[in-house]
Amino acid sequence: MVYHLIHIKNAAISEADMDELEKVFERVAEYFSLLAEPSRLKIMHCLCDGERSVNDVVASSSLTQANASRHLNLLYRAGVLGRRREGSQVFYRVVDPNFTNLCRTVCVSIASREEGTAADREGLLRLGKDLAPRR
Amino acid sequence: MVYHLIHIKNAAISEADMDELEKVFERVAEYFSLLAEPSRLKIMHCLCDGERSVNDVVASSSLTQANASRHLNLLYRAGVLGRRREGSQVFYRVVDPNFTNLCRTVCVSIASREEGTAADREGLLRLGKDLAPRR
DNA sequence: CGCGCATATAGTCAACTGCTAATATATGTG
DNA sequence: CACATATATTAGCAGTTGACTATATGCGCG
Repeated sequence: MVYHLIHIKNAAISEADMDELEKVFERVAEYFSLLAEPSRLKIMHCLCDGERSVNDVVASSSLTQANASRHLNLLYRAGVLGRRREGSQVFYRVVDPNFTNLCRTVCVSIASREEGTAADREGLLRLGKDLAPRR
Repeated sequence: MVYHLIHIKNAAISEADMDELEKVFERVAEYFSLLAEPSRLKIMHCLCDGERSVNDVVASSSLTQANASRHLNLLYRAGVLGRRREGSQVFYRVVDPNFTNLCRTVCVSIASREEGTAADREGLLRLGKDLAPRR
């Protein structure tokens, strides 16, 4: 009766515990929200094999500079990305490996589902598990 | 240069491939969106150890009946939940185990982070990995 | 300092999403 | 059929979020 997503020790759930749970779910939802935007997924796609400058990201994604900057900052403040300034450039990198893994897991599962339905271009989209994010 | 979240086979990326990637990211974002709402996480919390009627969900979450119904339907149409009618009641269950796992993984990781910072009520929130969703 | 490039921020608008209240549909019962 | 219970749907509102344009800041260089 109390064994769900999150296992609660005590048999009886107090008010405080419910609040605690409520908070956890809010934080979890926020975490998933970060992944719930195509633009940010594109950014992860660019960053997950190594450090990139903002311009690199802009170049290899279809994002505006302003847009890329905003999303990069968002992910940075959320603790997903790290940041390094070098001269006039700023380099971002993934620092939360869970994030990349989550991302990859779902991307791959969706991609393979897609692959089945769409005109099958034999294995265009594949698992990229050979490359763990560099740090 | 082409090894990212999703590994693309060909060295050169065609227009079509970019579109394909774009679509995948959109679908992935949608998938994560499902998890990016506290209300839906509550529902998963109720459902992940077995089948429940709408009323059960309403009773054990703090959701309105209308609200619960809406979210349940959403998750059903998204293929995450299954549905069974029995008399006047409708029972929902999780049919996408990945979903629960994803959910649990992040919930637990966030909860344990929380646990560290908040007034530590020694292990109130724990990993619930002992119970795989029933089906 | 003044200029150019790289990045960040602000303001505005449009689209989306969730919540609520009210109502509709469905099923079971007498 | 009338009525009660269970679930679904609808319309409207409010809050949030993302994209865009323009502008600001930071840094290197002459």
